[in-house]
Amino acid sequence: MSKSNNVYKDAFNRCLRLLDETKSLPSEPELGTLLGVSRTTVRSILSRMEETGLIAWNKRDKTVLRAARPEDFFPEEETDSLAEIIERSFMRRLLAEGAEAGMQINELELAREIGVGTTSVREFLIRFSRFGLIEKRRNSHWVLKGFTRAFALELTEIREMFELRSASAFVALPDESAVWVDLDRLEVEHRQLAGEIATRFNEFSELDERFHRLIHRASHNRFIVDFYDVIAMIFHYHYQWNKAEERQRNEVAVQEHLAYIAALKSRDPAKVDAACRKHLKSARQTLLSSIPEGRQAQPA
Amino acid sequence: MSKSNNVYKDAFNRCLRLLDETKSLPSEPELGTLLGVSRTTVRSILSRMEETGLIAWNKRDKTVLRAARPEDFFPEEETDSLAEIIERSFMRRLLAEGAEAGMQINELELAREIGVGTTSVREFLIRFSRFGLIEKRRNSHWVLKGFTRAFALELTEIREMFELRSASAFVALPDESAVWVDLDRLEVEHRQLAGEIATRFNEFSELDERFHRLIHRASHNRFIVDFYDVIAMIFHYHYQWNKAEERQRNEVAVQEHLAYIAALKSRDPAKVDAACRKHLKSARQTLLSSIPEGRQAQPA
DNA sequence: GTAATGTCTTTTATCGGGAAAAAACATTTG
DNA sequence: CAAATGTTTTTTCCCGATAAAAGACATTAC
Repeated sequence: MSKSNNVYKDAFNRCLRLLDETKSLPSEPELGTLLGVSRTTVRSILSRMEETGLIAWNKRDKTVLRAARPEDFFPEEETDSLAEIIERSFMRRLLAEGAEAGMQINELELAREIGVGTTSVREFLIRFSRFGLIEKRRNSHWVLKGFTRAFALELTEIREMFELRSASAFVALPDESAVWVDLDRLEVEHRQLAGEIATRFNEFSELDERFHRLIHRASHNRFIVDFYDVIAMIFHYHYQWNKAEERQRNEVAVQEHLAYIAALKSRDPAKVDAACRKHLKSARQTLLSSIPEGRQAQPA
Repeated sequence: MSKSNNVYKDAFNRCLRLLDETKSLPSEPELGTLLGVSRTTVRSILSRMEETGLIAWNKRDKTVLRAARPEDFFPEEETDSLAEIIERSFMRRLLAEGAEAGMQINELELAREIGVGTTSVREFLIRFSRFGLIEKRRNSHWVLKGFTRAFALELTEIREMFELRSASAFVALPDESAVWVDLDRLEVEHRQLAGEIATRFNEFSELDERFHRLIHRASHNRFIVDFYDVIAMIFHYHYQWNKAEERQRNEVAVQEHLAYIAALKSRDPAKVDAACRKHLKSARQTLLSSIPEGRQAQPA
């Protein structure tokens, strides 16, 4: 069992959803582009769809025979990549009680616990190390630095530097730039969400990320753009385990975003700076207030 | 052949140099700390030293019998870690002619060329990716983004933000802080180097790195401190293949450092800001001027 | 003749295994 | 009895192998 076929399964499921919309499927290369996989995988999908009677497949002709039924889909948990599985398990451990700073991380133990090979765990830890939460001792174990107050402060310090710079680069973009269209669309989505905040507050995270990534991209600096991965990861996992006050928090944030968007559209650097600072300040407060007091770095 | 014993060989060589200084070696744990290896490795070293007649070893007694001879040392090339070997080979390719942006990177080909397993190459590429020079296509190859003018500009932009911030944090440190002692020591070393710049100009790189790392550490921010790894890597390799004007370049930089150090010691934020900006500006110029014109990003 | 399909080759993702190195445990010695 | 040495266990590092997935080449169809 050397490699799971999650790419195939996930693409198969996504392809099933396409069946509802059309009477026949497009060409193999076209399907590949649509699903983001190679023709090899497309052909595996088509083979199975033919076998299970979903389509009739003869060369260029791929006629849809019936609609997809729930049992046609592969189970959701089989469509996750190994990297995602490891990341989730690891983050659960990290944010769970008892994950104190200074603690050792054991590759073999992690691998056994998750039920995967050591190579995958090693690769995950190397990738994860850029988030600044773990550190490698050469020829030896990894050390957990911990999700501490210090970490949150260091993270937000950089975030604020980068976002202020990106925001001022944003207003300097020419009128023809596509960002203004993107910004308008985001503004509409924000207004819609604001109107139904009582029921849809949990959709804010995704909108938040798209909004901030748009601004960061204006920096045209790969280090700034890449740094948002750190922020996104922290927010994603941290808030999964910290639902307190979520609704109210997001309600405030949506309004701050709208003010921020208005400032950007005004093209007035001073207004942008003020709106950006205000939002970042409350974002920092939210993050800091959610860090448990006991979760402090241990002396070495 | 699953793992080379370079840790042992390197520690053995370093331990040989200790023999000249003493009549007998310290305890095993002490030696371990000194050499930065485990007792297991220390005991392997002692065993070989006993076998080759370098020492008489009986429990706590480790008497030096003779001085180390050149043939006692393991060859230098056997003491490098696999990661170092891969990094060197990769950087040679990267900075060599013909490494255009957009080019694909093939793990298997790299592994075969260097003569190592694919796992090690993969791990190296993952670690290396944080430098922003390569990017992964999921389930597929890596793409070389290239050492372009854009890269240099993005890198220096961040560097300047981080260093200015670190420098202003530096002057705010209390008199009792150990950094002032470190700074004094670095100033002395700079003066010595300035006096003998004609012959020792190639020693500047190492001093440069220590100086800037000291400043960056004052930020007390792991992301800023870690970012210096990117800068150090670029400078290290780039200047290995770009010796033009090296002497004059370093002579200027030493003087700028001395002015910068004086500004830091004055504790005057305005002076520090000016000296820092001046040095960073010329550092940027140096880097930019050494990028070949033809080395531009290809349109996707 | 371009763009699809059919077939074959190469590369990536992942595992298990084994030597090197670290770490833990047991025993001895000053 | 604390700190060393002796012994055993565990973990890290790295390779080779293999299925999944991508990619390249050959052939066919419009």
